[in-house]
Amino acid sequence: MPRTGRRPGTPGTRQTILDAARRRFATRGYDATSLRAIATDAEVDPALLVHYFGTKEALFVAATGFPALFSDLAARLRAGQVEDPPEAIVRTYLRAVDSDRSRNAILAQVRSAVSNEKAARMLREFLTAQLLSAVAELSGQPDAALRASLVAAQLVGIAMLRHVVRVRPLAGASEDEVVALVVPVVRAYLQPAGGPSPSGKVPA
Amino acid sequence: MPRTGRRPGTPGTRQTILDAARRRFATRGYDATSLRAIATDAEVDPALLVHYFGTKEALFVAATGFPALFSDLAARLRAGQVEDPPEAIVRTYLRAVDSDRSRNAILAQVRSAVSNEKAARMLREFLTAQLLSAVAELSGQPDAALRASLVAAQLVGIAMLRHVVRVRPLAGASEDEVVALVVPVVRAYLQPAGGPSPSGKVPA
DNA sequence: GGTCGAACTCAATGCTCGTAGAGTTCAACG
DNA sequence: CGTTGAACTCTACGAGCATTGAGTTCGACC
Repeated sequence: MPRTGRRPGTPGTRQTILDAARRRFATRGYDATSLRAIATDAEVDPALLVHYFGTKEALFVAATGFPALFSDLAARLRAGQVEDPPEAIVRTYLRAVDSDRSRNAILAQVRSAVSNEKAARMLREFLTAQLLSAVAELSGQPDAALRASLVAAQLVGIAMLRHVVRVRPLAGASEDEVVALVVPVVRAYLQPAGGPSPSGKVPA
Repeated sequence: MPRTGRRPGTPGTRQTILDAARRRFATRGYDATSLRAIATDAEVDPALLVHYFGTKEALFVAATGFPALFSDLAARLRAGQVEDPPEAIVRTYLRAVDSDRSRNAILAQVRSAVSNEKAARMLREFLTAQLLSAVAELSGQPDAALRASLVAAQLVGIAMLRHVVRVRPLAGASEDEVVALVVPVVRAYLQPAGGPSPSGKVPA
């Protein structure tokens, strides 16, 4: 009966730890998540997490690094390769929040930003450097940056009410229902200067 | 040199404790705030908080109970006494978030909801019972409730990016700048059925 | 001016936490 | 088959936590 020392077989342990960490950080945030809880989920000794990652903070970064999804979108927006930016933004975001891995990473970031200054800085830097600047370029208006951050506010708010506070009926709405209502709003925010609704696509 | 026992003079201590608690809960959230930290701020022994409020949870409720502001607004909305609901909603909200006492109460609720299930329930119940139902009544549409929760998402998101993550330029924008951009969006969400923008007030 | 309860503090209990260090077991390569 | 290093666990440290209970000091009323 082996109790200590290296285990026989292939060691997928590192990945198991990352998955457990992402889940835990996603449901309770950085401060409220203990290494011990993650270790229990991964069926491993807490000291092993330290062995692999050094500190709790390093584990957080390793587990919740933002998925490539958004950087891709930002790059394509900048390159002008996106046909309908508002719809692409909303859909990419909602879809990310529906895939298991991305949802956990995003929720972990949002939850942690709220009670931990370092996590808040990570999220802020990601938002401003990666996303907002690309979105802002879409609008030629002088207040473009402010408009872009209001778009971000709408999306972050949706994540909050949908997955954290779980307010109905937003929590249970389908992707398409949300897209139908939110895309026109994003479109309005990002509309280039020069008059309302060039194609009459404002929400009824 | 008095070190223990009752202090001479008027005891404003209870209020001091509530203020300190509101500030602390607002900046770090429920879980990450310790009774000891609040006690230190209030220059008081931690046991005194227990003496007054019984438990940390009861202190949280006492310190962060939602300001009357919103219930008033909801009542007036229901009574049809508000001339321009979208503007009233946005302005009331932004103004609440700018007054010291309300901001701390709101931020404490939002921050805490994120890592504490009980706090999340408090916030959810407040939002749905007090606010969303009143807002939803404004729109005659079948998806009124979903539209109302998207309005709430926009506002909660603004609080998050403005005060928690502090994303620029939203964090530094004036009330009027934000109102100018957000009111039309709220108007679009709440517009009664029957065609886009009856008065051409969609954002440029 | 005595008493009584409210306002306070001290010290301690029993918990959980992040991290350190030393030790054990196995796989891979010579 | 021996060695080496990675993969793992045990035990323990020092700190911080919420809460308790017993004790001290004061204001207010008789």
